[in-house]
Amino acid sequence: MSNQLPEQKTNFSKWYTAVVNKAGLADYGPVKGTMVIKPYGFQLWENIKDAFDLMIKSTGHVNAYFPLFIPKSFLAREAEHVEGFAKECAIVTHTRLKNDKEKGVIVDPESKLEEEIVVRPTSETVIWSMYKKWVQSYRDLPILINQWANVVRWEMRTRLFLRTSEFLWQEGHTAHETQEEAQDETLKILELYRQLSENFLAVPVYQGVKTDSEKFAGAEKTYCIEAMMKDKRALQAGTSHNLGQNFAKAFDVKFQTKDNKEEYVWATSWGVSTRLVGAVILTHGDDKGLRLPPKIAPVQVIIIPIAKNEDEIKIVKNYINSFCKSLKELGVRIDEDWTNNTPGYKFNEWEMKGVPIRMEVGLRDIKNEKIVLVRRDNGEKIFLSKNELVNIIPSLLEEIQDSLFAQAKKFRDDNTYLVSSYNEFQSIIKEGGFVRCGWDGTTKTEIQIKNETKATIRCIPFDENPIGKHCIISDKPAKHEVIFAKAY
RNA sequence: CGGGGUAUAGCGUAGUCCGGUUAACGCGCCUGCUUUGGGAGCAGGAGAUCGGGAGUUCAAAUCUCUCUACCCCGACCA
Repeated sequence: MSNQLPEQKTNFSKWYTAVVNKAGLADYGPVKGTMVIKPYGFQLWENIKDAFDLMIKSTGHVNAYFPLFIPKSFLAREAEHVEGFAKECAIVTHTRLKNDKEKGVIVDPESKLEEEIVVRPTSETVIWSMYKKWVQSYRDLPILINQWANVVRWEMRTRLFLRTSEFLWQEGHTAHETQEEAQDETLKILELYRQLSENFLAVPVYQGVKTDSEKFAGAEKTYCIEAMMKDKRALQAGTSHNLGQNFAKAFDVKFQTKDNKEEYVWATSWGVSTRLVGAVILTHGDDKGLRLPPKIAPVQVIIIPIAKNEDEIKIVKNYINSFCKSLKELGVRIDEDWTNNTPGYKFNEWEMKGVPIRMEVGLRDIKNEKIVLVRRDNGEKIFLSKNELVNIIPSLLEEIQDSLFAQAKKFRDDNTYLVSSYNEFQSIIKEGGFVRCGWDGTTKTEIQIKNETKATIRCIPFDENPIGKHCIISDKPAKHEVIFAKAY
């Protein structure tokens, strides 16, 4: 009983920390704010990564790798950009250690660098310094490069997967001939993010544009997908930026057009991070632990053998072997738990780990040529005969995938409110949830609402309908309909 | 960066006020036997320079000073 989780409803943040730990996803690293992603958590990330990698490759993108280290001066090239990251950079100032008789190992002051090096908080600057070399004519465009990498943003308050000082992500950096092309790319990627989130993570999202005060430093427009977590707070799950010509101008990247004119290149950048793992946990988890969508679950089916002695173990093993291989051939990720723990212990353990289907196999089932399955998404017990397995398991996995999405979507929709009075706005934000309402489009009201309620504009959704609406706080005619929420 | 707190075995704690045997307990871990359809039982065992340093004392986990690290709460953030 000592292994139980804190109750989700009353103690959400403790629940989160405990489930990450007990499910074996991650651990704290020795430097504050760093995270060790353990094998089970990393497999989950890899499955997400592989799914997205396939998507971008099938849309003509290629992977490359750019350096971790950036000359300090690069960041300063783009004024907004440097301002956005100035407060959270790790900086390399020296290159050597030496032994000191009194203090032990110290930084060798002799090794101080002429120009300090910044550990990348994002790679626009290094990448555009290279694009300058690579681009001369329109024939060199477009460049559709992505990289899978780690980045560092020094953070005060951190939480595993959601906010750590170092995290893993992909960052796409594209260069185009025209503004339209860059805009198309920005939106194309946003759509891929929606597909990744909804079809693989089973996390429903709103797509929209960030307001000026929430957009990426250095971007013309930032588009995003926003999801609702189980505590009714918003999580930004991915961003896609139209960078205009800002970085091309900062790094002087020009090309010759077909009619022999010189023009600056148009750019985009876009990223999703290991934060997506956090989104999965916070969207689907319950009081028993994780609930993983089958498409990204490291283990889709866990077999719990039930046997009292050596003889029974042999019989059960044979029985499992008689069907296990054919399931694996179908591509089902199936695993068996032969540890010496009791069945009850294993049930709880694998529920904690969020495995979509549990299979119980004991003498009782063997006698009847039956199998017992238990669904993690709703706890339903299913009895079926052995020869049905190959047909049922794949479709059951799909059903669980859909069910998790449907549950999450219902939860989000039930907690999204169309609101027209500020009083109502305040009470909903206090209770938690998304508020859709009119906004007059000024930064002033946006900030005022943030100060008074802690809610921020998550996005201006694509399906907004501002006509006839009034600003929730100034009562002026609404310029946009927006989604407000407290955010991670 | 401001306010508050904590530091004792892998984890969670007791002991500290009022100094005095071999530093205790739960979980976990190791060995063996018995178990196994919702977190098994018994027996044995390993594991701690009590955060670091200095001081007071016959004697320090306990008192004093100091350093360090971490946690919680307020301003920034994928």
